[in-house]
Amino acid sequence: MPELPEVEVVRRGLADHVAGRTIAAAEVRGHRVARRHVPGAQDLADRLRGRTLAGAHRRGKYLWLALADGGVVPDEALIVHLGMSGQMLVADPRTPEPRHTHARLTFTDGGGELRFVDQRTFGGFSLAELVDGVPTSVAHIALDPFDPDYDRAAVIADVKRRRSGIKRVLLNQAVVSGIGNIYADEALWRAGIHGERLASALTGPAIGRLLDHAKDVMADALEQGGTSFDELYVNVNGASGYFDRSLSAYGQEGRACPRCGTAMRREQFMNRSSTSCPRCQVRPRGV
DNA sequence: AATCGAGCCTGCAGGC
DNA sequence: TGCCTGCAGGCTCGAT
Repeated sequence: MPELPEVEVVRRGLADHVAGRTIAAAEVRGHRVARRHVPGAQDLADRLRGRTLAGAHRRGKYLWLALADGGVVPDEALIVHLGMSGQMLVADPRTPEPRHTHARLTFTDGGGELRFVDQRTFGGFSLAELVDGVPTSVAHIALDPFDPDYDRAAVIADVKRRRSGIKRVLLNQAVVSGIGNIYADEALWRAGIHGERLASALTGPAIGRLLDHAKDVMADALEQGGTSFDELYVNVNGASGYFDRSLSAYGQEGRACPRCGTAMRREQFMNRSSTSCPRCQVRPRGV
């Protein structure tokens, strides 16, 4: 699901509603949700109990809650990945639990509990040590374009050495993080580049413009609370964003290109759909 | 070393 | 009304 803007919406909700609170009890159900935590779900739950959530952080699509004991500087984090369908919901403990609730955290203040709901279970929880404020298991993820230390020139250089289609490179979270299928299609449309163009064959300035479009479209989406076509993509209160109304390419097969009026086409590419304008985004020859 | 594709899940829409 | 296929905001892993 959720790409950077949607994950950021969730992060802000967590910062507002759970930061500073202390976990009274944690319940982590089933193996899959904790599959990245080798000692298992029960061990993960046990390690969360009594800890204070010091803050909510994000890099790309990875979210983490820093864990502290009293006033000590946090040295560990609960990492949350939403996968394709994960939700973090703050809810009144008396309200009925949604289907596919895989984890629950209750707090010592007795207020709203935190629920992890995930229909497809591609998401999950794990624990990791914090080093310089970043969990060790997130360290291999590239900085996203909103990170103060994001190095645009370095990312351009990295993209340029990749001998693979530019869309695949945009989706590679080790090159630049946060971009998923929606915002890749939108950025490519804005830049007028077909996703199967070889990354290494693009000029540096063209790559720079494409990355800037990716950042801009994600910023636009964030202003509107993210993109949601259904109730799978919601903030911690269950509310949807409405950037879906502003999409130019993603999911727009058959509609007129907003720039030139040509009917948008859909192609299968890397096992997923890509929608683009046949006129503004010319498919490379020989691919 | 990189790059590619299949596989992991559940639910929904559309075609027959 | 089924039943079947295809598809969905992501990532990981094994084979080349």
